[in-house]
Amino acid sequence: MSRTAEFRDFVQPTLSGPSAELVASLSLAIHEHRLLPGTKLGEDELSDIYKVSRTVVRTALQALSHLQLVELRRNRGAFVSQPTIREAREVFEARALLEPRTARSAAERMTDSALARLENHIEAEHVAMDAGETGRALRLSGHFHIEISYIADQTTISGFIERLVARSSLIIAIYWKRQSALCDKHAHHALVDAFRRRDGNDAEDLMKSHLVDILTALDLREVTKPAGDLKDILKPTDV
Amino acid sequence: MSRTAEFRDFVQPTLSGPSAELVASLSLAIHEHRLLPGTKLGEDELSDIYKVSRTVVRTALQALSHLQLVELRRNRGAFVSQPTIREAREVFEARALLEPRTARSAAERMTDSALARLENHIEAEHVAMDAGETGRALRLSGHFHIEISYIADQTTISGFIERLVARSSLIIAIYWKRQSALCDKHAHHALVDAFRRRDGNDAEDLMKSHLVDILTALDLREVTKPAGDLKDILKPTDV
DNA sequence: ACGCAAAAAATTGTATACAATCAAGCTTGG
DNA sequence: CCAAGCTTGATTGTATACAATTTTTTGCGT
Repeated sequence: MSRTAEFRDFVQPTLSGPSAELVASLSLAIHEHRLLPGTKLGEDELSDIYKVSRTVVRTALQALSHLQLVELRRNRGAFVSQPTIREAREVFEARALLEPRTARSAAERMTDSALARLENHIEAEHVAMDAGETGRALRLSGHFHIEISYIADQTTISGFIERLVARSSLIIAIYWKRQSALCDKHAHHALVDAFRRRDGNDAEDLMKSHLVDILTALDLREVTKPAGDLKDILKPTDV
Repeated sequence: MSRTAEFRDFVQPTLSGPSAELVASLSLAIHEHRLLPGTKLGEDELSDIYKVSRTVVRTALQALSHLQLVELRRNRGAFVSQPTIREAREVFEARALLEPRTARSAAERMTDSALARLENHIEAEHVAMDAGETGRALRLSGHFHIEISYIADQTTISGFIERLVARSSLIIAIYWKRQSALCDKHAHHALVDAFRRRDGNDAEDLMKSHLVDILTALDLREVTKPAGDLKDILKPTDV
């Protein structure tokens, strides 16, 4: 199974055909932080790389823009989205609203096979991490949350969480503090433990604090913009 | 201001240009129940009606499919979405998760001007209702919820609520019980009252029960499908 | 050298032509 | 008469050509 195919698991695939492949491939690259926020996605460029016409490239870029992974600027082109600090906070507020309750639902509906899937998922995270594939590890880490929402069996909410996790990946790419440990692996383990015990209360609480932990690991302080003119700041006297 | 322009108020317009007009026009028609679930939206047809090329029609239809107002079937065409009973339940579960808390936020952040806007909005609902424009009234009624989310000032969540309200409109088109009174106008008034008092607790509770009321006014009973073969059911003996 | 303006190049937006696919009706054999 | 298969028409999917816009380059004047 190709890694692109591996990734093509949206709640409801809006597209099919060649453009869907493109969406999957670009999504994967963005989630793994190979494509960074702000990167321009030129139509001819993608057209050359993937050997498809601009028509399907445009279809794919529009799909990505609806997922908010890509921003389209009219007559300017497509760019990997750069969520602002405000948007970052909003994304995690939304996640705080949706995911804890979803985790509770998942715990209540947990089956043995679903539990096994989650455990395999965590194992895959570790493997990727140990192999130094941080991009892949990061993507799997986000996907863990999506898997949980699948178990809760609320397609609509899963769709929202998918979007939020996707944007979170962009947010992490921009605002992650380098000093903070790259994801506590305990958190996901603790969640799986709660799931194993079918303990909805615990799952809800754990998810809640897990999200807070992620948010805390972000540096969302407003940057004081270089006010005024650079000439005033970089005076000749400094030389 | 044209009614089309009036409607073009998404949280974040993904498109601009001619296709955005189309999206707005079709969305409006769907929200006002002039276009009903299941209706086929042929590309040439729309192309003729709006005097634009199929390219922009396709762009618009793709946008609508991402909003889940339209379903694209490969090589078959675009159809106004027909949410299943299950999807209907999910939509209202999601709304129950998001909107009460959002109403609370709105109450806490309420300003005089925002309050005035909501009051005008309700007034417009009444005018439309009295004029017998039930489609328009229905759309305004849904938009009331969106306006509240704007006041809560959480763009991301507003985007979700927009989607949920849009799908709710489809759900109402399919599953509304004819016998139930067309929307209790009290509910929105009561909410505005709570907002006027800046009473977050009341707003949250009122929204919660308002959503339950709407759900209750739907007929979501499973239809027992005509099991087996028609030949067994329509025997010659019946003739 | 620097700044502004005009021209050229590159890029995106739209229209259209052609290919692929599907639906319906017709033909043919049983 | 009915069913299966083919043929035809209509519709969607894709590629490409052209138009509009933006960005870069170039050149001139100060």
